[in-house]
Amino acid sequence: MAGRPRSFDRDAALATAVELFWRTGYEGTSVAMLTSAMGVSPPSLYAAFGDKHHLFEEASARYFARTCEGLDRAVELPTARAAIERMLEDTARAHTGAATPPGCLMLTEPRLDAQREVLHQRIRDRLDRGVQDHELPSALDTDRLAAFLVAVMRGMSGCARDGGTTEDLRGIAETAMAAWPAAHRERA
Amino acid sequence: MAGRPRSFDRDAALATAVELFWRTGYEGTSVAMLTSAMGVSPPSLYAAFGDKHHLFEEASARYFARTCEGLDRAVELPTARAAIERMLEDTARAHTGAATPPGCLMLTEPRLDAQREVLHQRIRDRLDRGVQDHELPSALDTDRLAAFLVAVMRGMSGCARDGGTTEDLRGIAETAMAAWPAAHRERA
DNA sequence: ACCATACCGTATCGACCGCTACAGAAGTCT
DNA sequence: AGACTTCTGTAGCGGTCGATACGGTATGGT
Repeated sequence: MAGRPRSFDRDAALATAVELFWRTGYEGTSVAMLTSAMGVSPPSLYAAFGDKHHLFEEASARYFARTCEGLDRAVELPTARAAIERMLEDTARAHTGAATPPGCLMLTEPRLDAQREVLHQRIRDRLDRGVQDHELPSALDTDRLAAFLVAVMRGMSGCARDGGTTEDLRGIAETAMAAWPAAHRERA
Repeated sequence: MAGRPRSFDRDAALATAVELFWRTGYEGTSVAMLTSAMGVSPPSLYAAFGDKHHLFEEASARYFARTCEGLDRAVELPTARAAIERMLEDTARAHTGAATPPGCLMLTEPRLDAQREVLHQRIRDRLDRGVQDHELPSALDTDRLAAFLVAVMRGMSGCARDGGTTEDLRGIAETAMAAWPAAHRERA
């Protein structure tokens, strides 16, 4: 007992919403902008996604899932250092993509602090594994280093929003890596 | 030929506006919020400050001037390293003050990129002086290091907005200082 | 005293905000 | 076919946005 089928591609419309929220943020994106960009009338949008807040949650979750895919690939690298270097390089490129808005939705949107906390934990977990692998000194404060790295990524996002190039962001990333802890010594 | 005198303290009202823009940003602050917090009716506000955009410019300029005072004091320290350490410590405290909103207006507000550019230049200038003083290696890319430091400060501001404590921000600052270039060697 | 001037509060402007009532259209069911 | 369900576009809801018209009020100048 199905009714009239939806006349638009829900997934494509959601992708458009992601793009818009990414570019202008939650508060800065009106429902009129969304309906116009998605090619959907307001009632259709509300029927398909609920209210604006619910649409944003779905859009940001989609964005975050994509981010986590890259994160997973980086985490699998053999060393913590290589993993973090990969993350920073991914960040530099993702924040300055020609086809996407500058900066990062997750790192810019005030209300996405829960996602940022997950990012922090994922980084800290990889650092902890580096300690277990004797790649990093056991005395290392991994929580602190992870907080630093999140802060750097956030700074990179802001730099991109201010017009910074991929190379500008790489410069920040490479400078940050100079803060990497000294190699673990086998004998204390 | 003066008319009826202003019934409110313009400077105090401006300080209130700074506080409000600082806490909720330009877009997130309505004129109604401003008039209510400043204790001033809309026509009085418009007569004294022009439109909302003009008020924001005056408020952000005032905020920036205060920031620059601290910057001046830091820059005068004998070494570039001490100057930057002072800046980061000031940042950690200023972004987590109990009597002020968390984070930094200049580093958070998208449209204040010109102020951020000035901050970048001020930092680079101090680093250049460090190179001239043979405190820092002559091969150092001071522009790049300055961009890194601005990114770190921005990350600290974001961390503060997410509820980070002064100690959290200090951790980021101290970790960042580990990226400080190796001491200049007298003989290559 | 009286005018000119500049600020005061009230009440409101048109535009846009997020959101929805309504009626018609396009499907599946019996 | 006809009933039923769900999506469609139009048109508009109450509320808030930034900004102002207006008449009243407090000052200085003459």
